[in-house]
Amino acid sequence: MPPPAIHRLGDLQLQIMKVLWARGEATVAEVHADLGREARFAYTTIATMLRKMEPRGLVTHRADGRTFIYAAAVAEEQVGRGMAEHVLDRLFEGRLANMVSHLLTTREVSSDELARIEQLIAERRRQP
Amino acid sequence: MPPPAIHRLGDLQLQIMKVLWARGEATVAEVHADLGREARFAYTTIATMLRKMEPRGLVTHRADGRTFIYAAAVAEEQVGRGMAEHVLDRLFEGRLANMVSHLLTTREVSSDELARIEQLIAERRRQP
DNA sequence: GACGAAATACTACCGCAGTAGTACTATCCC
DNA sequence: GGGATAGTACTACTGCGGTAGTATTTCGTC
Repeated sequence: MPPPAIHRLGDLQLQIMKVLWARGEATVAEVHADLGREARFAYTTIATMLRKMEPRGLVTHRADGRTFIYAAAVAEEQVGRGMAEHVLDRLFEGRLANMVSHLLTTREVSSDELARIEQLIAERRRQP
Repeated sequence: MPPPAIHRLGDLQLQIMKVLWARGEATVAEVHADLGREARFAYTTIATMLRKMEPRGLVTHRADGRTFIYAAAVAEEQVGRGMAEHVLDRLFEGRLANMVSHLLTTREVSSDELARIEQLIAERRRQP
């Protein structure tokens, strides 16, 4: 299990990871059911994807009888940070302010969120 | 030219786009030279990549004699926003505060930048 | 014990990023 | 004119996300 290149997960992979993070563990059937509400994937598509994700170090599985129970092998924080940092570094030269600026100009951001961000910054200031 | 899926550009593609954005226009040789300082790509790799990017609507070219002069067909803002929003939506449920939080916890952020972000938020507040 | 349901394994295919070699061609310089 | 140079075109191959059908195995049930 190589230290996986944490950024660059496909959309389906992300959706699968989200199910695993939310559930802790899940069978193929459970992942399929959870995703099935929105998009219709074939059962085997999910199974294949999970199988392909394992050697990449994204998930692990244990067997319960003949059923595989999958679990995430990387933390949500890791992936979140990995992908966010990737975009930040490749597109915004690592300047968080640049990225925030871009996102503020075109997106709806509730004043709640603005307040939360201000608070985060204030907290950060208090630590060296 | 189909409406290009603006997110999901490869790393090399991004580097090429950055050269084009910075220069306005550039020949293959110029792109190659600009990238050559850091990573060593074969000249033909750049040429092939540029050729492949054109039908995807990322770049255009005009001929000057037998030399192709390439230019970006999408704005830096577009791509920046597209990729940033993609990560924001897929991983942070669209909550900017979540993303900023993740990035603040592990990254070096200068106090200059913190100030800039605060200022951006303040500005944003003043507009409905 | 036979049958059907459910599970994984195997196989296959598309598209695209990445990488680069080889081939062809036009131009410049002596 | 002839050779070097510098362009693009063509071809090829790897890896991987995405998608899913078919084959095989196993288990539970009548």
